[in-house]
Amino acid sequence: MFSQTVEYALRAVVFLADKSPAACTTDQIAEATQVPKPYLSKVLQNLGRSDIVRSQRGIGGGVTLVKTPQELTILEVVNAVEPIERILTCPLGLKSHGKNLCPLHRRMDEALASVEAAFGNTTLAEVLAEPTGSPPLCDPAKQLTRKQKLPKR
Amino acid sequence: MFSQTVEYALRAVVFLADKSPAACTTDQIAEATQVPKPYLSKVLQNLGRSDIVRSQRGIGGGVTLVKTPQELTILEVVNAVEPIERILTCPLGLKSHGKNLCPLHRRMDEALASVEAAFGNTTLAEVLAEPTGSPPLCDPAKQLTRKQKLPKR
DNA sequence: TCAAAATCGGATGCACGTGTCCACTTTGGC
DNA sequence: GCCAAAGTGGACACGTGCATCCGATTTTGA
Repeated sequence: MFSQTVEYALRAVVFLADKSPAACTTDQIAEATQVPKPYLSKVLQNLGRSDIVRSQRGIGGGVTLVKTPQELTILEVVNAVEPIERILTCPLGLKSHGKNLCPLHRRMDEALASVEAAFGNTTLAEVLAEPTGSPPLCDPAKQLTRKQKLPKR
Repeated sequence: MFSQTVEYALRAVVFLADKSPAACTTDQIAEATQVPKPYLSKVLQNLGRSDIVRSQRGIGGGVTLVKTPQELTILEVVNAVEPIERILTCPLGLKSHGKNLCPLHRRMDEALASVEAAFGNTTLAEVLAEPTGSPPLCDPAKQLTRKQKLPKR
């Protein structure tokens, strides 16, 4: 239902939000989130083009969130890598109803709307603050294995 | 979000439900639902293996629903061609929380659950009866262009 | 018994998601 | 100024979803 790319993008962003506002390297993110490094770099490039993250080359560089975890929703991340396309007109193409969807597609669009709502109402900060006792990414052991890098400016 | 195959399967099943309990040929369904005939036949074969439809070869044959539209839910059709996989264990693989999902995957699973609920609560009969004035498949012109076939037995 | 109607199954082609690799560029510190 | 660290971009490989085609098989009715 959700693509690997969406899964990877969300893991990376959650990790970045947890370290925010520090910058993290692709290597650090890949190791902590268990995403293949070369592919993760592609995903992060995508997130950069959508202005979700900003990346800095060179020594001491890395990736940071553009917004704060309080401002960034899961939906924004998902839409950056694989937009949720609501059903606005009947896929059958006939314009006999204008904006009226047939019952089938109305149901399908309602399902999409519920996903959109669930993701749109959740900020990264809320994900991190979830009172569940579980750390954000399921791997408490990895949380402290590396020294965190602080942002340069 | 939803694959073409799911879309095609649902169109076909809605059409069959509308004609139920009559049998329809792949040609009839393909024309009315605007699904490429060769591919539709593959989709219908899949639905047959999942016991959603039953097919009959030879003259006067075709495809019929196994259940009545009152008994068949959208979810059953979707799960037959592309199962909705709930997130039961953390995709990160570490078993440090047992059945506890991390906050991120809990949210994702909630989104999946809402889709499952929306589809599971809707029968084909309800789709057909939707008080919207719109015919089931958006193409009222095609509804009566062919003589319906009645089931043999 | 034969021909037509209809599905079944396999082979094929194409595009895209996923994943990898490498050469290049940028950047900071020595 | 040079070197190492880090992201960028392009090329490539592989599997799968989507789609098509064709021959084989089943079934009915004349």
